[in-house]
Amino acid sequence: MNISTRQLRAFIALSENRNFTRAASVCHLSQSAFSSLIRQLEESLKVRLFDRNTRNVELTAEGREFDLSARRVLAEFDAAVSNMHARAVLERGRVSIALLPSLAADWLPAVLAGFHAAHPGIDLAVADVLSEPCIERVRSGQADFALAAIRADTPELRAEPFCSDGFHLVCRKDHPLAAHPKPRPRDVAAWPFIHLSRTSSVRQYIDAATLPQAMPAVLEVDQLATVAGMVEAGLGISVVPSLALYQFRSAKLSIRPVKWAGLTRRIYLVRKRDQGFSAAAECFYDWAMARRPQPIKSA
Amino acid sequence: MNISTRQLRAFIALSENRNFTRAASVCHLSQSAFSSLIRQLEESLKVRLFDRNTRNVELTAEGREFDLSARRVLAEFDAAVSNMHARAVLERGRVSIALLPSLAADWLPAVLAGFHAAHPGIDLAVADVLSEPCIERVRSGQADFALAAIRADTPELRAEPFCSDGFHLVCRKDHPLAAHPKPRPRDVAAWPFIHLSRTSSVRQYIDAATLPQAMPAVLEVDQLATVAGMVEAGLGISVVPSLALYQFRSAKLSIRPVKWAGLTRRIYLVRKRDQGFSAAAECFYDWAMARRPQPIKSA
DNA sequence: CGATCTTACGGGATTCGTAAACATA
DNA sequence: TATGTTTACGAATCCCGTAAGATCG
Repeated sequence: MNISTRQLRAFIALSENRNFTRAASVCHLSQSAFSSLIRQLEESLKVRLFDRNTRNVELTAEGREFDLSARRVLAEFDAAVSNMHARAVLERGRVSIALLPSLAADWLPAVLAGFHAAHPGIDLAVADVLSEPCIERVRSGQADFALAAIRADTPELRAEPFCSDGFHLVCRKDHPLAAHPKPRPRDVAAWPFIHLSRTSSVRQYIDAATLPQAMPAVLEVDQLATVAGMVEAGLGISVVPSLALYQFRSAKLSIRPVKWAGLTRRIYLVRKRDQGFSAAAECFYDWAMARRPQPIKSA
Repeated sequence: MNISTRQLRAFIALSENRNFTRAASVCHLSQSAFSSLIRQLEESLKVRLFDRNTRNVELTAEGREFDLSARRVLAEFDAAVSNMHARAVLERGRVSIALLPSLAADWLPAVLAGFHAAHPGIDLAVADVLSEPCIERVRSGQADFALAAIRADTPELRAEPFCSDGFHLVCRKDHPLAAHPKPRPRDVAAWPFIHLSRTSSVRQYIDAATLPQAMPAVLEVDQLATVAGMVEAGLGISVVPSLALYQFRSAKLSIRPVKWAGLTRRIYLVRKRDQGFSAAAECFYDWAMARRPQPIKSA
């Protein structure tokens, strides 16, 4: 007792045509093959579906009942299949990524806009959170992959270098440091500093690079946009990732790269180790890799 | 691209077991046959449904999406199939019959009660109407078959003898006719007569059998039960079909058979000529034939 | 090295199409 | 007799199971 979808299609074709020969040609089958398809369906169901003589073919009561079910089943079935096909050809799908707020605010928008224009049917979900929650979202399956500052290589996760990010010193143009030819950590340490939260990767890089100096913290905030506002208001200076400079564009600010030892933030793409991407995720992965800020040699 | 229900079942088995070997045994297949079933499904859908390595099998994002659809489709499919099976084994179904009011009131109830007890899952629909509408219900497909007093043999319909029905004279016990040894039409014609409507088969038989006598009509009503009430009230007498005598049981009434020439009503079972019965209708047909009032020789 | 999925391949079942047989208006 | 369904049968295809191969932990 194995009923196939072709038998259902044959049944519906016959139900609509009420004629074996025509229905057979609709199904691209010889009339005899078609006939045995119907016969086998009736044997499987143990029910006569059509009253037929050489001149007339009509549904039985059971046939009419089955007609409703068969159409419903086939409609759902076809919907499911074409849904899959749509995903295969990227007409539909969903990509969920988690990435650092700095990337989300500066690099991502243009990349995402282009991707969405190229694949309007693909839904996109973005989580702009710090590295730890980024990784957690990948681990829990909420995100297809993450761009984070943690090289999360575990039995479960796999990381690959995505890009590296320098840092810039930002201060007001009327600040004494703006005129300094080449500020060193100790020069910067002389002034009030606007810090990010200790849990941010940026903060950790800066703390590490300026040791044994410690920047005098006037303020500790969570968002780079807030840092920008504070610096512009003259509350202090800061050192921020180059990828986030877009948020510091302002005529009042002086922005210069700093090349202190070790002060290069590496950003990794983190994904499940043994779980392939969906077609949509694969597509966005390729798109993002092709547009990453600046390639670095693979580790 | 031909996806079978077995592939859907295989998919769900693998989705639940996350292990080819176990899922294969659940499906009573060798592991290799099972593997190719899954591979072909993935090829048909052009989508990878499982992330698998030698140690682990997991659904992909597309796989999880398809899982929902596959379960829904299979559930509907199985429901449709078992619905048909239930009808085949008479656990379910529907029979619709049309029959004369006299049969519906007297003969049918016990027959129907027994049938319903034997096949509680089969729904029953009864139309107790005169012969013409009976036939019309069969023609229009509202009734599976009819028991009527018309031998409706047309290109569309087929009639077979079902039973024959005598007539009884009914009057009050204190009526002069009650003492008459053998009432003839002319004896009866001397008294007020309660008639049925001219469109009823009973009336037509009586009019034909009493020619050239005409019964003096005091009343013309539609229902035999009304005739019973009128006769019992002493408004007149009547001649009614023997099959409907149940409605005339009363200590006040005298009931005697009359054997006038031609006064035998033949009742036919009428069905579509080229349309088989549903399983349920076939079953009730057999049941009814086995319990018909009195068999007559087949024409 | 062991457990597990994939690939290769021969045999058997299924299904197809042609053509003849059959049924009905 | 003409039209249309069923049956018969050889051929192509599909599908299964055994067994060897590949892969990952």
